[in-house]
Amino acid sequence: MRQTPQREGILRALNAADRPLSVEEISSRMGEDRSGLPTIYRNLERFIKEGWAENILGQDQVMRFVRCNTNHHHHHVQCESCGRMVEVDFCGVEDSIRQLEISSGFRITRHQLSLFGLCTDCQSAEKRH
Amino acid sequence: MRQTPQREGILRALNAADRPLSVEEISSRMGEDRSGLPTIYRNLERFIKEGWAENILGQDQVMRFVRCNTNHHHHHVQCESCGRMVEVDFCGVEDSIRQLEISSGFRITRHQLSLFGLCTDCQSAEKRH
DNA sequence: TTTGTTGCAAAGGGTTTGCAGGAGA
DNA sequence: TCTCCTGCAAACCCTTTGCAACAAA
Repeated sequence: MRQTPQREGILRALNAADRPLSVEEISSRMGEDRSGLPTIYRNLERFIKEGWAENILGQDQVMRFVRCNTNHHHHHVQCESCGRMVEVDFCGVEDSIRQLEISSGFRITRHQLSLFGLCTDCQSAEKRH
Repeated sequence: MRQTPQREGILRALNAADRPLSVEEISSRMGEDRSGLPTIYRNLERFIKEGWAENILGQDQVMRFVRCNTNHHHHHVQCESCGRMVEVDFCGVEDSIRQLEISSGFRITRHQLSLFGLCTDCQSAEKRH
């Protein structure tokens, strides 16, 4: 894959972010290397294929993107107040999946867990009021 | 809420379905009571507010809708082959959430688990080939 | 020089809105 | 009759596509 200022800009934006970014947000954080939206979409598609990023479809139907830290199975917790998102390295679902396979008859091959709550900062901000 | 043929048609379509339906699909299953897409969107919004239906945003960015069977916390398993979706009445995530709250510092308030696999029918269909 | 990338504009496709006409109750 | 609801058309908005110009290597 060729190295271009646009690609560097996209990765820089994702690396600096602590939460999923929409394509618009990525564009506005690319500074000098800002590019058109189609370019960002096309490159993110490649990055996802390479395992460098993942996409998250929000309830507002907008696709957002995060840099991948690990390439093994993981989940995410997101703060509902500030939007910050953290990767969770362990998966506590596996045991209950066995149980579910027996009771439902389904053979489970894949799952996705999204966790939401309040990060430490927002919890203490909440207490102060 | 007023009773109209369109509303009955939408609920009938959802009741008869064993998988999430897009608005197009609902429309084509409403028979005599078929209505325009905006009407379906507007009514589904009401139904969701009333707790009669839930919406599921697929990876294809299309919103789909299912009739609610229970109004307490639950998850879904969907067959990746035939699309059939079943409600799962138990949640095995709660224990690992406690563990996660300690390790991450987040206070988890909400979570969403999506399970995918093969239903019994599709498993046996697979074996025959 | 070759071939992969970008930019621009336009198309696409699902969802939402505005408003006038219609039908529950 | 009085509202609420529906239909239609158009607007919206995010995302994708086509194609010519451009720039990595």
